[in-house]
Amino acid sequence: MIDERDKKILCAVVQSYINSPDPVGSRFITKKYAFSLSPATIRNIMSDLEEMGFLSQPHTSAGRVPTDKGYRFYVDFLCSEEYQADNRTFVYELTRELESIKNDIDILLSETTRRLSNFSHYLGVALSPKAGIATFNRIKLMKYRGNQVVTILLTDEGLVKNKIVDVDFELSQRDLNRISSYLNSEFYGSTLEDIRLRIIREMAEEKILCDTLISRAIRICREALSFQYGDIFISGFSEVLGLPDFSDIERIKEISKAIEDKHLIIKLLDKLSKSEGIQIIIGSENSAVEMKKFSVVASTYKEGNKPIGSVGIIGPTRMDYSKTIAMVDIAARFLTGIVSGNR
Amino acid sequence: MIDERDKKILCAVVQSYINSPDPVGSRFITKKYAFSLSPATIRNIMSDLEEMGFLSQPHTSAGRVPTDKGYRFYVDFLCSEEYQADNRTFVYELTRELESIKNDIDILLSETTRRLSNFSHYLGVALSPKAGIATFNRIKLMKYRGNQVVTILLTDEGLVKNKIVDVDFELSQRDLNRISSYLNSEFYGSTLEDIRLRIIREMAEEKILCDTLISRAIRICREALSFQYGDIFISGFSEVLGLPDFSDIERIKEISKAIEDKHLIIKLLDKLSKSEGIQIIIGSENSAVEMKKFSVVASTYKEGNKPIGSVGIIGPTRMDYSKTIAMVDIAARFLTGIVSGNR
DNA sequence: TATTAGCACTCTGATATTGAGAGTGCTAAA
DNA sequence: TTTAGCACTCTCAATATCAGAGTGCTAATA
Repeated sequence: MIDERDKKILCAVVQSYINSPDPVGSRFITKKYAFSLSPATIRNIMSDLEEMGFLSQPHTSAGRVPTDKGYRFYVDFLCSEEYQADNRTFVYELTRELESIKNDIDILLSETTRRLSNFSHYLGVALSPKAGIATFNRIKLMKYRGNQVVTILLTDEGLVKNKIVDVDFELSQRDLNRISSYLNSEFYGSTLEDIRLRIIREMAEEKILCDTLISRAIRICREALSFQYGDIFISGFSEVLGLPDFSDIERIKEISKAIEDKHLIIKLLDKLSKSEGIQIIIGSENSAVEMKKFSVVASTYKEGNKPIGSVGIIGPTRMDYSKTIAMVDIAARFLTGIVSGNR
Repeated sequence: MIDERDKKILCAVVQSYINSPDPVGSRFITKKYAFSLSPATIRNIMSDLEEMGFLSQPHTSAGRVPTDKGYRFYVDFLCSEEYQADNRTFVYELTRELESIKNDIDILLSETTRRLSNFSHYLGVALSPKAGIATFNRIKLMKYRGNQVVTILLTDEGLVKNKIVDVDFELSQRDLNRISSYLNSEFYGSTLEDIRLRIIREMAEEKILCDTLISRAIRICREALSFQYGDIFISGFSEVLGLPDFSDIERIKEISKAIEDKHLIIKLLDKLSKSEGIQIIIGSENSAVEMKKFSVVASTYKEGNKPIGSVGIIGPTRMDYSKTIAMVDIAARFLTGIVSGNR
């Protein structure tokens, strides 16, 4: 088993590797940390830790490097401790500079991720509020250029979605008003996802659609709901290029491929958002192959008590977890505050 | 002066360098192109071309590489010729797959740039319609959660912009309707830029604002107009990573820095959109330092006869100009068709 | 029994050396 | 004006060398 002393040494190794990306040797540990042990002893312990899978050697006669399991141990250990990094400037920037854009969630998120990446030097990511669980507030239809209708959909959470819909039948603004008041009374208080499902169901049971007004209402509403459900914001690519972890071209291609496929990251964040609090995934713990060399720290922001979106940081497994966790936590709380304060 | 034969050899050099990124030597030219001249003669000519600034040598005893001036000559020559690459699949993809999203200009542009980058292996870029020159069609105001107002602004061009505005005074929906009908009659047919200027002017002359209704109308309208004016779409970063031109890390940092600063590219495209037709900027011809190692091929798409946005390709100076020009042209015509057909 | 000093061994990474290959410029001949 | 011939230059890849850092093992020590 791993005893107290081993733990401390493991953490020391992880920490100094995080600090600078050179494999750490036994002598270095004795010098940097006051364990009052000789290098030889440290070597023995490190050898044990390697056997247990926490450390590995890039080659014989190099120092040790943490494995993903090693990082995992370190992070779990961290979380059981009090940590406090100095994030005052970060908090300050978020609150001072972004408070004013609270009404535009997209800009808010993109600015937040930008600051996350600026301060962390990793990728900042955020998932916009999930439209599916948003609550229908009202829909407004406006006649527009020829046979087009502009639909405007409001939710209780502050989402405003508009869509231009082509209709193949003649409709007056009065018809549209009737249609929208039908939809408003019919759907008020439902979630968009429920509405979507209900529409699909009702369209299947074609008989109901005999009533032209209702039929048209449903068709327009379906279009109005057909926007992209989860939008993702990623920023900081040029930040990660500066990291020593991305000094060779293959790694760069890897991460750019991972970013490219936004769908992948949306899915990932979405999965993480199912759980409460800060979620951490380290390297190979990722289910997607593309992400197996990166770590993800993510949390959710809420409207009231309902988690509506995610925010996080993606970086190399050799990541300053302590700082990263703190920053993601701050960002999540900040967003929650803004979004919830908007009612 | 440069005679006909020199021209042909220059073009041959540029072409084979574009074809593969090795400095091209005299022997190679004699073999690949049927000039019925010996390598020695070619050498003399190439030496002349170097003196004239069209070619350069990476080092003594390497082949020649085109300078930016060389590319420029080649491109100008190209443009005077008939060229026709096979872009049928590209055209097909654009028309078949994107016709259906004609009502959502943002998605349309992002999908178009994606395809541009897929087919060209360079960066695809597009500038969304300039809101400034768009024509005010109508504004709609809706009361929303407490003291908020949702503004929806429509333009003749199919732009729909919404904004949540905090108001610090009590307003009924009836008040809002009055305000919007005031704004609608006041601004109908003006461009958004004119409206913006007028609002600034009127707010400066405070006396006019004695009338509370008008004063509030103006304030709300100002907010409604305060969205981001030019949005840019860039895609294909992982495409360029595959190019031999970006096989070293410094080049990658350069281009990622250039992309990072979207503002820069917006300005660039905006400037290019002042002229008619396909615009080509090669390397050092760029005014911005960050872009001096890249080439830009851009055109505008129009609504009717009015250019409203830009589309283009950014890549290394060693670019397949012929193909690129054709693709940008196709994309611009395609977008023009969609946008203009929407009325 | 746990720790440590000593030492041989291993692997990396920087530096220097070499030689083939490709291409040039120049000169003199056609 | 064009071309053959040739000496010269530069790159790039392969190879050798060597200091430095770190390990593992053994035997001595507390």
